[in-house]
Amino acid sequence: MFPSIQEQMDLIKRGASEIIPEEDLVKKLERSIKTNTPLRVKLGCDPSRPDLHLGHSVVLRKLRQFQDLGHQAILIIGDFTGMIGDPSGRNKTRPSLTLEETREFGQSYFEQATKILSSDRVRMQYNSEWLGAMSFADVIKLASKYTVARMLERDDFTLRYKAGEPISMHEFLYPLAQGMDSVAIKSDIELGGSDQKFNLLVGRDLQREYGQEPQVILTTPLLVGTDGVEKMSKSYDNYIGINEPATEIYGKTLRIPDNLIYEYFELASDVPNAELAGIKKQLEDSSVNPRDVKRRLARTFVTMYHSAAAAREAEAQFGKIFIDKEIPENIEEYVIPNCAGETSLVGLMMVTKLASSKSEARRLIEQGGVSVDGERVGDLNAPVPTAKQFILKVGKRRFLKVFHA
RNA sequence: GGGCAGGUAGCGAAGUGGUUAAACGCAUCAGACUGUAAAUCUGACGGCAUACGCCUUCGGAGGUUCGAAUCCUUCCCUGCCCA
Repeated sequence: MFPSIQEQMDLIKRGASEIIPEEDLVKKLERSIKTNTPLRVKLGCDPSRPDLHLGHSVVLRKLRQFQDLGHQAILIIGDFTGMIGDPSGRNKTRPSLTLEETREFGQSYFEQATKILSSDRVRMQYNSEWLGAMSFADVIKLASKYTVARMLERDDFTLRYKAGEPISMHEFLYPLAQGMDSVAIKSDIELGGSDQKFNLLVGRDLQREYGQEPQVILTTPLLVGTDGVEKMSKSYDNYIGINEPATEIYGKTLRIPDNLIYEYFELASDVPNAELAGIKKQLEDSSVNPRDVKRRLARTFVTMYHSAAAAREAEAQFGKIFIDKEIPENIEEYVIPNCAGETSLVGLMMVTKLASSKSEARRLIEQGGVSVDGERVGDLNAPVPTAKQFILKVGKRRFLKVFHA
């Protein structure tokens, strides 16, 4: 019922950055075949940022492959850590969540994840189930199993330590908590981004400490964000969300730097391996305008997360807006309340959030970034147009259809 | 507990009593050129005001001064060294 080892390994190794240790994976697969038992493949999820993007999709797609091979996917929602909140590291303002919020986000995460995962052979568990049940004595015992020196091996800690940046005590506990998740569910394999390597390895040690066979870890490369510099992340605002509207996914994809095209195909798309080589060639020998390859990438993403029809539509609309400079079909609408309300265009821009302040609105007008029905606005004091309805455009791609009540 | 060094706008980083709303770099935004790419160029980048200008900001609070990010007091936070 399971494919052969070779077949499985071929699929598993594709796009993986590290498998540690590979021999153990082979052994686990052999046993799985022999005993006809699926492997338990774990993926930990952070519920504090409930919007999944292409960066998350890389590892989720890897998990999907395990499902396709007949194995069991287990999503661990880190609600326990989410409730504590993590004020350290880069995310100084990460809020602590209430139990309700973590449940809500967990559910939302699950729904989004199943856009990529198959809905059978997947299980979701909240780690508060076992972490919340631990006493302080349990925690101390757990902490005694690891040393400070070993913790400081983690790259992130080393760097911060050397740079004289603060590291809070509880940060040392996070890898341990994550490792306990592996113990709790007796995972055979844990997946994660390559930045998770240390935490995943801790899971191996803890499983051993608790008398279990250590999990194999598999890391996937981190997807670079649309800015071409930082890893894709919501906090850098360089992401393409899988729940975003088709036109957004399409537009954002076309805005990525050219040198990211191949990587996105390789890591985030379902284009078969066989075609990847061809794409690489096209990009290298410039036989094709990179723009066209990028268009294909954009269509691929929209097809994956919406539909082929949506992809065609998004492409058509994109052409209309940016090549023919037309106005998109579906744009947000705003109705001006007929009583008082704003009488200046600047004020209107502010209430409709097209500008965050009047000064910014004025700046935008001054710099020629604002137009009404295609006519550039040159007057800082321009009143709200009297036309019953008009199109307000700010910058290259923010449109608003405004009506008078 | 003691000593030292720090906390400046989204980030990094100047500024140590008076054109300092605060240099510079990055990021961001707008415009030009493009393929809504890259590179480049121009401009903006606390708020209010058409504008003269006004108001709020340099960890928090209080004080000295005609005037403070800059001096004093106190509190909070971070790092390093010693215990």
